[in-house]
Amino acid sequence: MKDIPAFERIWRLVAEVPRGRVATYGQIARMAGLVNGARTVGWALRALPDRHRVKGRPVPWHRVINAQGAISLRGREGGGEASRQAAGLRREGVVLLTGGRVDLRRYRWGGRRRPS
DNA sequence: CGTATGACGAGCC
DNA sequence: AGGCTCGCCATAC
Repeated sequence: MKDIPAFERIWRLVAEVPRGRVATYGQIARMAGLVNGARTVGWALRALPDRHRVKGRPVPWHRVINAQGAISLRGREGGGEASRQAAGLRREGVVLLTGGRVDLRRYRWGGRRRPS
């Protein structure tokens, strides 16, 4: 996939995550062609412009969570970023379990959904 | 060009 | 279940 920089590939993929669904860092990384680049995905989202859009297209960063189904934002209250992410998800109908975690079996975007 | 950094992840204990 | 360690990778300096 091209000579397109990793960050842009990542942003494009995130932009495709449908409303009401979520994806994990590792998932996006693999889709972007990075075998173990979960951290790189976090780095890319961290580098998003304030408007959170690329080429005029909105990048729903709040739909990206970690493999535990939890909001990662390294910690802290994070200037409210963490709570904004939770709010954004709830607004889309995603049910947040205790600890603000999401049931990946239910909301994970794309492919392999674990057969129950 | 080497070193440090992180919105992660999988293993272990 | 919860916490620590170590590995991975594109970037920034």
